[in-house]
Amino acid sequence: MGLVSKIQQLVDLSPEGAHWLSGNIETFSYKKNEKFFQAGRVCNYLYYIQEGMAGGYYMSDEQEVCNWIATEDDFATAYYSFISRKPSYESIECFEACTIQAISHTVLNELYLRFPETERAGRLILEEYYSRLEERLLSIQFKTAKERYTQLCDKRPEIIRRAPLGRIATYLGMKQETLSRIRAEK
Amino acid sequence: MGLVSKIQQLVDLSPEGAHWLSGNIETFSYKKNEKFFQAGRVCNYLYYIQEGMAGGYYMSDEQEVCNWIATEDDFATAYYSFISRKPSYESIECFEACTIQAISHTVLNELYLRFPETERAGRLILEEYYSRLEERLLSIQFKTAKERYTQLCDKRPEIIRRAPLGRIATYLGMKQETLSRIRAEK
DNA sequence: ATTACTTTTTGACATAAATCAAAAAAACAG
DNA sequence: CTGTTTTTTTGATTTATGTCAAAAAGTAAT
Repeated sequence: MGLVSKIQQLVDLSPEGAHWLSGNIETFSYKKNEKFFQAGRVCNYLYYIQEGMAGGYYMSDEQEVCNWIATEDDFATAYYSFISRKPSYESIECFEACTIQAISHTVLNELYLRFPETERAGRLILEEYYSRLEERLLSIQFKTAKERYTQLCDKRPEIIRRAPLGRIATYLGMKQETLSRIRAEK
Repeated sequence: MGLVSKIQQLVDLSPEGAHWLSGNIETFSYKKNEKFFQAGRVCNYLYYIQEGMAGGYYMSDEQEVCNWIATEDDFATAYYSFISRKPSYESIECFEACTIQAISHTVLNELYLRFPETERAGRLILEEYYSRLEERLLSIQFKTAKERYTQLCDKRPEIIRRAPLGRIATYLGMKQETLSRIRAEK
């Protein structure tokens, strides 16, 4: 699986377009715990995880809060910064060694110009992020900590298996101690 | 102030474009407590409040939760449904008698075709919604109920003055009783 | 294998806000 | 204006989760 196929899932992309895009993809490798994007900058790449797991986090009251976790075949970008061209408040860190494919903002715009049928991609990705953010808000507002953990176990067990518990806790909107207690009950 | 000026604040709109748009705006009047959009449908209009106050709300665990409040010169749309073309989970209700201007999804798309320089409008509005949603999540997650109320008083005093307290409470992510107690302290 | 450091778990206690119930005030209808 | 309904406030109690502290387990470095 790769970034080209991922984009093909979103929009029609001709063989010619796929070929053009392939030639413009950059590939990076990162070690566990490496941060490949730092808050405060504008995010210039649409990152995609080919191998590994990564998470986005921001600082709040001097603690790191994980706000998304991505694994193979997911986008892994400070997306709002990417599209708005504003400095990002979030950083991205690898929870495991990662192989990342990326296309730059410039390349993506050129893709849109050369192959206009792809222009919806940006909007569709933003919709996905919006939808996820909304779900997160509802979850944190109306579900108990235990319900949130259970839901994550059901929907994304690979996160429970592979991500650090401290990250999972803040991702779920709870403290580490609370997560520990919930896990002790199962 | 009107919908045309509002859009002009977002994107360049030529006099010709402004004129074309003006001719395609629909105007509606609603009474206090009237719901001009119901959850379950796809939202086909970009609504704009010329006069009055309205809020969007959704049902959660059999209670109505207000998730945005708009007043004069604000958009007042189930926006995610508007752009994604998916049925909306939220309804829109007038807290006061309202005068609403609206353009349909079809008209907006035609605007983009006729005046391509306006095409960013949809994305910019979505970014604004995204940004607000994110702020809301951070606020509910990390601020106390009192802090949230105080911030609303500072930033949008017209809401405190004009919206029903029950709506303000759920908008701020707290129960009515809690809001009452906070207010009693000031 | 040992030591140092980090992460997770556990125990005790505190607290912000919810829940339940009802009183008081405000709004609405005739 | 009166009676009814709705909204807001108030009082008492409960609860989910945070906070503080330390023990236990896991990881990394040598």
